[in-house]
Formats: sequence, C-alpha cells, structure tokens
Amino acid sequence: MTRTTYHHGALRQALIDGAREILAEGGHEQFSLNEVARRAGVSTAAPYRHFSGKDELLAAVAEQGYATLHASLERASADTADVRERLLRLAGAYVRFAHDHPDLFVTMFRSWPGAAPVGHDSFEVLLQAVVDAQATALIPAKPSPELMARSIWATLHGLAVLSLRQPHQRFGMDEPPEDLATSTLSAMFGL
Amino acid sequence: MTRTTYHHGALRQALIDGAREILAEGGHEQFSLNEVARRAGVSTAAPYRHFSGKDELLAAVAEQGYATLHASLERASADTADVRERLLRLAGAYVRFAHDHPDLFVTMFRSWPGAAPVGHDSFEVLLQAVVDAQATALIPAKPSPELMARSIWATLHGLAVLSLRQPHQRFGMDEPPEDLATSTLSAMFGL
DNA sequence: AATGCTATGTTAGAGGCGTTCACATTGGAG
DNA sequence: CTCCAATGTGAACGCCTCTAACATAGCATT
Repeated sequence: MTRTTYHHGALRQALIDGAREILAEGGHEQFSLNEVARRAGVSTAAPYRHFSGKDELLAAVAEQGYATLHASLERASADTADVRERLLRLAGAYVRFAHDHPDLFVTMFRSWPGAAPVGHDSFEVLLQAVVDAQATALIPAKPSPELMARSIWATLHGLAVLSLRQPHQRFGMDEPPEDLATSTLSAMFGL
Repeated sequence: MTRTTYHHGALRQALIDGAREILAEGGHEQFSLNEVARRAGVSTAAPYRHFSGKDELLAAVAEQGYATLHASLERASADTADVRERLLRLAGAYVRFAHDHPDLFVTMFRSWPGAAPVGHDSFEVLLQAVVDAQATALIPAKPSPELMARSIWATLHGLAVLSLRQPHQRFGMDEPPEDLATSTLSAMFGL
C-alpha cells in the first residue's frame, strides 16, 4: 500500500481492517502494531494519532467483531419460526463464528486491561429465543430466562473455546461446529 | 535471589516456580522470560539451557497447572458419597480453580503453536461422576457418558472463562464460583 | 587424585516491538 | 489567503526474544 499523498485519508479504518486481516490469517502470534502500520503503508508512529496504543486498536477490532457476531446470530434466528430449530441454529451460529474467526474470537473474549466491549445485543438474541423456548415448554421454565440464557451462553462459549484447541487437545470435538452445538444442547435438554 | 555458586543447581524448576509466581501476581501482561530469569537471579540467556524458548516454559507451567487442577477435582470428589453433591462439588471446584488462578488458567487453555498438555485425567474424574449420576438417574442416561461429560465440561469451562472477565463484561456473574456452577447445572438438569 | 567431557551458566549483540517526542505537511475554518 | 489543528514522519529509548562464543564446574573414568 504505497501512498502518494502525505495524509492517508482513512487511516483509522485502514488500521482496523489491517488488524482484522492479520488475525484472519491466523497470525495471532505475529500480530504487531508495527506490522499493521506497515500494511497501511504508514510509519510505525502514525497509529498513535488514532489509538492510544495497541490495546485500543484491538479493542476497536473486538468491537467490530461483536457487531459481526451479532449479525450472524440475527441472521441465524431471523427466518426461523420453529422455536427448537431457531435455538439450535443460534447455537450452531455461535460455535461456527468462533470456528470461522478463531483469532478474532480470542481477541474479543480475551481479558482486557481496561474496559472493553461486551456482547449485550448478542445476548439479547439468545435471551429472546430462550423466552420462546420456555413458553413452548421446549426447555424447563423453572430458572429465569436470564439465568437459563446465561447457562446456555456459557455452554456454547465453552464449546467454542475448547473445540478451537489443537486436535489432540480436543475432547473428541471433531464434528462440524453446528453438530457440536446441536448434540450438546440435545444432551442437556434432550431436544 | 543472589547466588554464590556459578551453577544454580535447580534452575529449571526455579524458572517454572518464578513463572507461576508472576502469573499468580496477575502479571499476565508484564510476563517475560527476562523477568523470570531476573527472579531466579540468573542471566537472561540461562533459561535457554532448559527451555527452547518462552513457549516451552509456559507449556511446562501449564502442565503443572493441569496437575494442580486434577488434584483439586480429586479432592472435591473424593470424600463425597452422594452423587448429586459430588457432581456439584466437582463443578464448583472447576470454576473455583479458574477464579483462584486466573492467569494460570488462561495460560493452560490458550492456543499453543505446537503441542501442549491436556486435561485428560481431570476429564476422567468428571466422567466417572457423570457415569454415576446417570446410573442414579440424576441426569438423563440418554447420550453416552462421554458426550454428557463433554457437554458439562464445556459448560463449566464457558462459565469459568466468562466469569473471569471484567465486571461490566460479566453477564451478571457476580456470585461466588461455587454458586455459579451450582445454579447453572441446576438450570440445565433441574438438580 | 588428576583429567577431561559435558552440562550449565555468562557476556555481547542482533533484530523486533511498543511508545514518545520533536518536527513536517496539509486540509479547512475564519 | 492565512493560520491552526489534525495527521503523518524520523529518530530514539527501553524492553523483549533469541543466538553465538566463551567461562565454569560437576562428575565419570582412569
């Protein structure tokens, strides 16, 4: 990316894009602010005009990641009337997202020094599905929807994290993400 | 740790201990091989006589972490005859471990470049509890014990990971680890 | 006991990264 | 048109990982 003008014009977004690109290439290890700057065709000091440092850039990347995840979940649950089907699709979409964007996923959910984005709107999507599932008696109505949704979220998240590990570290999680999610929810609720 | 002899004597373990110490102090961010060497009172090149690099040291730390986790789980389930109680204690111990040793926990379960230790023996402990729980009809006998145990492990792991995040990132997971585990398993199986 | 091999430690340095600071350029508001 | 604030550069600091050449000492064999 060689530039003719002194000013880049849209450096901030270019940096975020470059960062996502590196993560998408699986280069979580070799990720560096210098590398991001290089890809944007800019000096290593330039990013500091837009971000206070590496962490703030990664936070911005994570934020866009949350938006992407939310969109995936919405898409998965949008045109599915059947409650059971919708819950399973939602679950599959979550694990699928982690599987398709492993380094982005790790970046989103790593522990941050300061504040960091959340997945509130994504949680809402799951929560609504749980409310409906409880109304249909597909799953127990006993614990509150919030608690139930939280439990399911935890399950899906654990599933995603564990299935991302190296082959011999997996606990036999070699199936495609959707099957993994389905069989797990089935195990817990007998769906 | 100032030394009088030229040779350290037990540097390998001292490095692992130092690394665990730093992680225990919550210094996941400021963790460095140089810092570990410094604490052992040794030059920054010395660790390379015992480990091929930073990752191999962390792998060794992770390995000991798995042993510690396994011990915790054994202790939690050993003297508990009641099946339900045992399962809940086991679950609580898992989330408790993550809560008590957050950086060690993250180190254990981060994705590694090469091979890395697993938690097979820990899984066996959970598996046995699940077998017993299914035999008592405490939980459904439907999916195989392996699949059931895997699902529960995922749930606990997700719970652990998510509850470790910053306060406002938690999904209302402010209860002590044991309560978190208990209420979640209750939600799923109506225990 | 003396010798020498090898494990273990040291010093020096290359190359990379995150970050800061003084300085350069330029788009746009007045 | 002028000048300011925003945006980018170059150079430098300190820290990091890792390597290479060299120093010391534990130990096995004689």
